[in-house]
Parts: sequence; structure tokens; C-alpha cells
Amino acid sequence: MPTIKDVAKKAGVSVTTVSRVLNNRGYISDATRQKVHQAMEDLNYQPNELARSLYRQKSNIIGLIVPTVSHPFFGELVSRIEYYAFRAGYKILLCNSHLEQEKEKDYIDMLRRNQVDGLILGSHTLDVEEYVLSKLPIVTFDRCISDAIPYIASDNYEGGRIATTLLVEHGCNKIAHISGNLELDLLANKRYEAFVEVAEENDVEHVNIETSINVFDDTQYEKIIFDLFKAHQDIDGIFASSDVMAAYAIKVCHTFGRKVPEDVKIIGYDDINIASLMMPSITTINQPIDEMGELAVELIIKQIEGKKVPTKNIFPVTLVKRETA
Amino acid sequence: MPTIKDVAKKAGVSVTTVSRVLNNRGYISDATRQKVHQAMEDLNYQPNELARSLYRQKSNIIGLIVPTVSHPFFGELVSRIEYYAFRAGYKILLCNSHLEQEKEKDYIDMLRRNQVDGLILGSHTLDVEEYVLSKLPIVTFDRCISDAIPYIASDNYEGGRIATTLLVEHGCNKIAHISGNLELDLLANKRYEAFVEVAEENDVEHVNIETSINVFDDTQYEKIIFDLFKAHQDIDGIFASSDVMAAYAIKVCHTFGRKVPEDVKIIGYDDINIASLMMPSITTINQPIDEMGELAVELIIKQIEGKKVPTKNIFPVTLVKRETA
DNA sequence: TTTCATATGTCAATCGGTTGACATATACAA
DNA sequence: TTGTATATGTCAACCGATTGACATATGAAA
Repeated sequence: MPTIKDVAKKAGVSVTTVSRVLNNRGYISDATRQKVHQAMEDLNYQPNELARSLYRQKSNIIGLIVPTVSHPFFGELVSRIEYYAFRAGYKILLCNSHLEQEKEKDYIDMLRRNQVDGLILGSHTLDVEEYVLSKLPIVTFDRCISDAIPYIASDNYEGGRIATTLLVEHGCNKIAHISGNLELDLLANKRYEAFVEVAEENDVEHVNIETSINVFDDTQYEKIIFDLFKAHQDIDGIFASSDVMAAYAIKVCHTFGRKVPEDVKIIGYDDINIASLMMPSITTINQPIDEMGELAVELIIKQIEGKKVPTKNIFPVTLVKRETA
Repeated sequence: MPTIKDVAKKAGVSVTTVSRVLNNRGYISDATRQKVHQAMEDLNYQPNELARSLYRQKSNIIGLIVPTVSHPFFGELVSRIEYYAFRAGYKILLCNSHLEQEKEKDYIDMLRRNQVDGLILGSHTLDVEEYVLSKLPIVTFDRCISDAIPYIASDNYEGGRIATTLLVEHGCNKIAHISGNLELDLLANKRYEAFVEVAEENDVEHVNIETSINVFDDTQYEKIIFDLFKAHQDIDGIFASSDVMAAYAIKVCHTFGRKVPEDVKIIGYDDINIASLMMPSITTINQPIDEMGELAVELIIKQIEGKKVPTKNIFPVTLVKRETA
């Protein structure tokens, strides 16, 4: 790898001059600038960002922790975050925590060692102290850690109300909610709260099942939903906390010989690509993934630049009516 | 952020001693080691990897370029790659090229500036020179760039034969293949070759449609497949080059009132999670994503360590029979 | 008593690039 | 002629950690 010295030698100027060209500082004649650029091109020179970051005390790297990008919601979210980050001159160090607390802690330490400028958390097992202690700019998804740490979420409560109301309007008599693990202190739990409230307001029988802490084991989804149906054969409406869960619910309905939407109405959450791809296509609550990713990047960069940002960032949700309800 | 000097001061030893503890070099008494560790803990010290990487000329970062992690195949693959990389002490800088040549070039430059130790390419638009020129350890997926650059692929030809043969055995009379863009010099094109060969060996009428270069625009998939069906109403078998495409094919069949698998047999490729989730569940050719990800990490690390690795790494594929064929 | 393994310290160079202070030189305008 | 904006160079310090050379001190074995 050529260094700035090689460029200086090749261009017949001093290292300082090359640095001035590189950083647009001081006076440089067009001729010199040309020479330096030519030398950089000839050598295929790329400035060593490690050295620059070390000096500048800024790496332009954002650490991104998600449960796993193999889950389509996080795949889509990460894709958008990376897009906007790159556009703003930042790079993404990707971490898949698989919701393991130990691994998440290791990741945070690793990211600190690597001097990331900020942290975006689409994950959520850790206790608060850990984050606070890290003293890094942080943005979280769907989790309110403290007054000081900004978070981004969809309007979970409203989403829950809309979905449950739709089930009620469809005349469902016994509805179920499939939630993530409610022990995790997530804002997504408000979907559950709304579900219960709307059900009770309307005197509709309702049950809830929780997936366990390791939420992204697909085979587990199926089993849990299967058990739900076995225990409650008369369920005729389901509000699933993700489209993936909704898809599994459709599948399980099928194995029980129950037609969707004729016998059972199903509503998902997220509105990921596969929601429209499934057959029947999934009626769902849309989270604006692109905008949420964009804002995450914006909020983290503003914090890095020392600006104040709002703590609470709730995006409106919309009902996307398709075939399952 | 505390530095090694702060630790030294706190522990009442010299910087050299702390460094010796940190790197397990030279003689250190247990007592001193204890003191140093205590100081590091008290200060919540994390060594600055930028500085270490700069000195060591090694960043332990792997650059990973894929079209986009929002595509489930790459989401699953990236998840596995990151898993194995982290386990081996490497970090992943994630890049979504969206198959844009310009962006891919920018990414490669960026990764070089950031001193990545190696490059894993799940993407493929660039001309060869660019890679060779970068002189980095590289592993590619599904693309043979040169004799010197190792690649990983599933046995595309065999997969194509198995899939097409199955369609023929099902008695299909007119079969279609939905491929990616064949102008990209991908090994996946062998699926197409196998498709044509098996069709001709068996005297079965066959057509092919290509998706255009920007492969991951989902709305485009649907339109292309729709047009295919409009042009060839009598198609009764489809071999799609990915499960996502297969899913769209199912959907389009539905809009044309054609039943799957009764009227049209469909076979996908990849065996991503949603293949089993779809209804009907997709019969597909399994690529061992986990093993492929593991090998990618192994091959890149071996190269980083200066070891020789085999160029050609083909994984066997298996037919996963489900409901669509 | 000598010798040597153990234990720790000081010092300076290095990784690659940035920056401020300061010197010097040219050209043009006042 | 003087002053000043432009242009470039030299030099050293710095970012945080690593390392080799070398000094020094202690305790135990020979």
C-alpha cells in the first residue's frame, strides 16, 4: 500500500503539500494540485483511514446491532440504514446479537474498542447500565432506555388498536395476539396493551401467546402457534406482532383445515416485502421502514456532531388491507 | 476514553508494563498483572483498536459487499458470515451495492482506505481489473473472476438439472426458466444452461426470461413474470432461479387462475426460510447457506494468514420436495 | 559469591496522516 | 519600494498503542 510519502515523492512535493491537497487547506496552485492528484492516481493511493481516524478522534463508523439480518424486518431495516449512512460518509459495522445478552455485551465492548462514533440498536436484551456506561451516542429502535437516549418506534399502541379494531369489526368472537417476549421492555408491548384494551372495550374473548426470548427461531414460531390453535380451536381472529408470525399463523390455520380469511382473520405487523408476496397476501400494519432507517442515521449523526435531538420519535402506522383480513 | 497511559498511572506502573500485560509478553508478576487488570476494569478501559491496527498493519475487519441484505438470501448469508467472522475475531463492514457498478467501486475504495484485511463479494457487477488491482485477499460467491481468486458456489449446473428433470418427470410440456441477468458473468447462469440442456434432451418446449440488471426490484419481478404468462399461456412448469422469484411466480399463476401445482409446477432455488413458509410451500434446490458462509470466512482468513486455498469451492445441492412440484 | 531467571522501568522509533509554527520565495499592487 | 496575498517547504508534536534495546533490581540457585 502506498503512503502519503510515496505520493509526495512521486509528485516531487512535500508530505505537507500532499496533505494540504488532501484536506483542502492553505494555498495550493492548480499545477501542484494536478501533480499530486496525478501521483495519487498513478499509485492508486488511498489515504489510510486508520491513521486519519486516530488523529481526528473520529472513525466515521457506526456500530449497528440487530438480532439478525436473516429476519426480513431487520434485513430491510439494515439495508436502509446502511444506505443512508453511506450517503452521509459513514460506514456500518454489523453485529447480529441473536438476542444473546452475553454476545451483545461483547459486541458493545468490541465496538468501543473500534472507536465507533455511535451506536444504533435494533436489539434489546441488555440492561440499561451497559449503554449508559458506554457513553456513546446511541439511537435505539423500539426501546425507551432512558430520558437521554433517543428512540425510534412506530406508533405501536395505535397499530395495535387499528389491528384489533379491524378484527372486531370483522365480527371475530375470539381473538388471539401473538406477541414477542413481553419480559423484554419493548415499546412493541404496547401492541399487546392495545389489543387487550380494544378486546375488552368490545367484550371480545381474547388470548395471548408469547414467543420466548430467542425470538427468531422459526421452528419455534410454528410450534407455539400450533399449540395455540390446539388449545383454542375456536379462535377466529389473530393479530400477530410481525408479518413472519402472521405467515406462520396462516400456515398453521391451513394444517387445522381452517380457511383464511373465511374462518380466521389474520393481521400482521411490519409490512415487510413478503407480506404482499404471501398467498393470501397479509393484511398488516405498515411501519415506514425506510423513513425509520433514515431518521436513525440522522439522529445518530446529529448526536455525533454534538447537536440535541428529540428523545421520542414515533412514526405513524397505516393499515394495509390485503387478503387475510 | 481512557488510554493506556491512564491505566498505567492508575495501576502505578509504566505504559510498557500495561502493554506487556495486554499482549502477554515478557515477564510480569501475578501481583502486577492483577493491579493492571483492576485498573483497566476501574476505568472501563478498552484498547484503541485503531492504534493497534495501525501499528500491526492489520485491522481484523472484513469488507462484505452484497447486493442488499433486504433480499432474504443475502440476509441469511450475511447473518452466517458475520457469525463465523465474529467467532474468529473479525468484524464485518457491510456494504449494499444494489448491483450498481459505480457504488461497488466506491465501496471497494472505501474498504481499502479502511484497511480491511479481506473482501467477501456476494455481488458481481465490477470488471475484473478492479478487484485484481485492489490486491486484497478476496472470496467471491458465484463468480469466477480469475484463477487466483477463490470462489464459492453451489453446484448450479447440477441444481439446474435436478430442477428441470423434476419438471420433465412431472410431465410438463412447456417449461420456463426465470433467470437473473445472464449478461452478468455468474456461475448461476449454469442453471440456465442445465435447464436448456435437459429440456432439449427431453424434447420439451422451453422459454427463458431474464430479469434486468437491477435484480432486486421486487415489483419488476412481478411484471416480468406477468408478461411471461401473458405471452405463454400454456406454460405448465417453471424453474425459477430464486425462491423469491418462485414466490412471485406462484402469485402470478394465481392471478391467471392457474393452480399450483395442479396446472403449473414451480421449483425455486436457494431454500431460504420463506420457501417453507409460503403456501403452497416451495419445492426448491437447497444451497447450504450456513456452510457456504462458514467456508467464506475460513477461506478469507486463510488467505489473510498467507495460506493457499483452493480456487474452486462447489457445494452440493439437494432437492427439497414440498408442495409446488 | 557469582550467575541467571524474573520483574519492571526508561527511551525512542514506528504505524500513516494531520497540523501549527515558522521560513522563504514569487508576483503583483499600492 | 514596500506590503501583501499566494505558494511551498521544514520541523516537530500528536493520535494510542507496540516493540526492541537497554538499564536496573531482586531473589534464588550454583
